[in-house]
Amino acid sequence: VRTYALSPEDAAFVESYRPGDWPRPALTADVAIFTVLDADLKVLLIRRGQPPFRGRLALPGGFVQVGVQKNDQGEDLDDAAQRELHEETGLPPGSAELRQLGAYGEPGRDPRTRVVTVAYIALVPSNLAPLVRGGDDAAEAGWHSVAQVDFATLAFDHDRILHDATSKLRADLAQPSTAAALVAPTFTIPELRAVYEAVWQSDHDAANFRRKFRRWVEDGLVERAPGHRATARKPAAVYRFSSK
Amino acid sequence: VRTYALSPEDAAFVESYRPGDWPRPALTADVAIFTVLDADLKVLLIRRGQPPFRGRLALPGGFVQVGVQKNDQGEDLDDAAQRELHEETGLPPGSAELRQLGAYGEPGRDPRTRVVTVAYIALVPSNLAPLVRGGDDAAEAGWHSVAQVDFATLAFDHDRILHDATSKLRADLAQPSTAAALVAPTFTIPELRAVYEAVWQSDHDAANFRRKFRRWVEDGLVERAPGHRATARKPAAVYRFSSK
DNA sequence: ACAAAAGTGTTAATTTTACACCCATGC
DNA sequence: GCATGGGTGTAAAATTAACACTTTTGT
Repeated sequence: VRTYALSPEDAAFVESYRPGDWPRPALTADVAIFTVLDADLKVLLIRRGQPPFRGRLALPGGFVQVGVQKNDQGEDLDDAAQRELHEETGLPPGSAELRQLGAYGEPGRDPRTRVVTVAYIALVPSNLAPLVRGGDDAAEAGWHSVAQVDFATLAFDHDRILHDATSKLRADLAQPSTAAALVAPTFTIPELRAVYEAVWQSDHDAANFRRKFRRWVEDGLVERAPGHRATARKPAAVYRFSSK
Repeated sequence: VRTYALSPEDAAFVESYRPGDWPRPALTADVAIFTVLDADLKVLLIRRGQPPFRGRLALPGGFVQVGVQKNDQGEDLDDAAQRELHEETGLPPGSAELRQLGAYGEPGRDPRTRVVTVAYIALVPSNLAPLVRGGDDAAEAGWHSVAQVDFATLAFDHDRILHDATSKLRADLAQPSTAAALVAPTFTIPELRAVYEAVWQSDHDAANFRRKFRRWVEDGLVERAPGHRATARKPAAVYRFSSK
């Protein structure tokens, strides 16, 4: 909660201020929760149990707790998104990275009343993806392959939000830190490459990817971790992102 | 205004829906209006005439017109920003490009009540910058060199918003379309380079910039315009961005 | 031994970066 | 003519891209 050193004039003004009764919008936080599972980019969608759009798939989201008093103005947007993420996945807070996507406030986007939604992107590390449960509320939540989602049938304007979210995710992946948020704490080079291929939906030359990765190691961005992976034919070396 | 083909169930539900009285936040649109003037990146700031933060500099902004009825939900966020831009600069609508920056809703960021601000970036072409008037409301508006703004004294959390806006502007400049929005309709290569140097606050090698520019011409992104510029010692060739 | 995936090497094409230098014009 | 800034040329370094090849393991 931000506080200011108010001038005496401002303090008096704020004290005497009474919220006017201009119409105000409802405020929600929706989250596009991504992960990479089975070398495929997935997004968590819920099936709506209540109208409007009952039965349709939608991004998880909910109302932001708002207070209008000076001293208790309610919950931060980021916290609301974090809460939504926790409620829908059961993952402990802090286990996924959240980034704001933007605000969606077009009139009519919710048929009931004016709603402004602040959309977020959440990145769930691959190793935690299988742990997500159905979600607290009755609505069933599950991973859906982004490539196979029928955008036209999503509730509200979630087609646009999901489209924007995947675009931003792809762009953000240019930063290694984005990939870091999607892989397990320790990973092999081929596993990391699979993240890129899943998000970009295109193959990456293994040798060239390796070269890029080598630079990250030289820059101290990533480092060897002990052990080898047991699964593959030839065991791959294990790495982890350095703790900055 | 977006409309949906609602199912009968949804239509009935929406009809019977009455807005609950959970607390709702106030909603504003603030705009970081940028231009390049005298080879320097400028931002339009107003001096607040009313508390809170009377006398402090702030980004122009105002309340978004909100309706809570089903059929009249009020004004789009983009339109509110456009309106604010027009009111503060006097420029005809459409003469500057608007891009959403993001939502700012931290509790306490406005000492009066909970306010969610959707921040925008506006790009004013260099040739129009000298035309902006003081602004409609009494508050005086004027161009300020971004490099010389004292962020610590800005009103509200506008220090953070302006910081984020300049960061995004710099990143967006990687796209030629961003530079296109900041230069006059016709321009010389050195003039365009000045835009980059102003935004990045660093010199660009003229020869290398020229080479990059040459590629844009080959890609049909930009084309020769008739005439030469009369000002400089040696008259520079004039170009314009192709109309896509 | 052999298939499959990890890992290495080589080379061309392209882009980036850093300079040296020529050229046209207003004064 | 000459200073100034527009415009051209060159070359090393770094990155990107494509592809052939070797190595190591479980079965």
